[in-house]
Amino acid sequence: MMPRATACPDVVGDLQVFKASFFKALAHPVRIGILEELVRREMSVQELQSALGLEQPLVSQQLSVLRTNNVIAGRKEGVIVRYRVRDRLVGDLLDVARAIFNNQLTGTQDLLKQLRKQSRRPLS
Amino acid sequence: MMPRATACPDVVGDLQVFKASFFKALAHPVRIGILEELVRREMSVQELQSALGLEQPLVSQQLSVLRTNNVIAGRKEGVIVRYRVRDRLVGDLLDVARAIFNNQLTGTQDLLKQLRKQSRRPLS
DNA sequence: TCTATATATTGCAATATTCGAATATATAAT
DNA sequence: ATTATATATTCGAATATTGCAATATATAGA
Repeated sequence: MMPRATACPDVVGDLQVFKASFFKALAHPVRIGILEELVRREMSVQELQSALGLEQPLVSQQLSVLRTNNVIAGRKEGVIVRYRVRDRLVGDLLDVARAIFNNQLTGTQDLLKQLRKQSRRPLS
Repeated sequence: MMPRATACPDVVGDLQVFKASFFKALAHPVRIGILEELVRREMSVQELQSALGLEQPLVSQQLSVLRTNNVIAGRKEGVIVRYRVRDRLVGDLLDVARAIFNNQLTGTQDLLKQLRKQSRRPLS
């Protein structure tokens, strides 16, 4: 049976459930990493693997979560699958999120430095 | 012991973990509902309760998650606690998300109608 | 066909989240 | 001190997610 996005009180609307599952799709460190790459350019699984330094099954697994939630789409080119973000607005979403983190992280200097190092979508 | 935001491969950076836990904080239907209210105006727990039609402990519980993740803050006024969104950008984030949902939902007419009905931040 | 390469899926134990019920705390009024 | 009201926390069973290992599939070339 189709796994429900979230078990939750039925007093809460379908729309909220839908929105929540979208955010849930982003709510994983590896998936964030993947998206930050894909927002810049289309990439194959291999490229993601080496860009992130992760094992292939882990990457495929998390790609599958993003695919299921319609955040990304993949097109097959022979034996290679190239993934891309489905909606350019996802880039904007990550930008706004980054701005929020920036305000929020005052204090933890390490993370702040890392955050600032991230170029603000130079390509695209 | 401080609960870790996410159990995850240590090959993934602290910053990604941090970002993921922010999105995780939004990744719940009730919490989305709460935020959509708070983005418009500061509200007490009671007001949220009746606006959303939820039990008090559930609301307090989810408020606590949002508080812990620094998404909202509450100030005490006597016996009443009024909550507000910590960063105005959260409103922008929800707006971008709404735009993405809007693009994504072509097909499921019911949800689409509901989504469009939501006024685009009339106050604030 | 056999092999190599790229990607996807499955199984499962460990861990985390959820939500409702019960209970706790804090403030104000009588 | 008692009561009432507003909010917060704790407990626990049901459920969901995670991550690793193993395995599966699909395509291309020899």
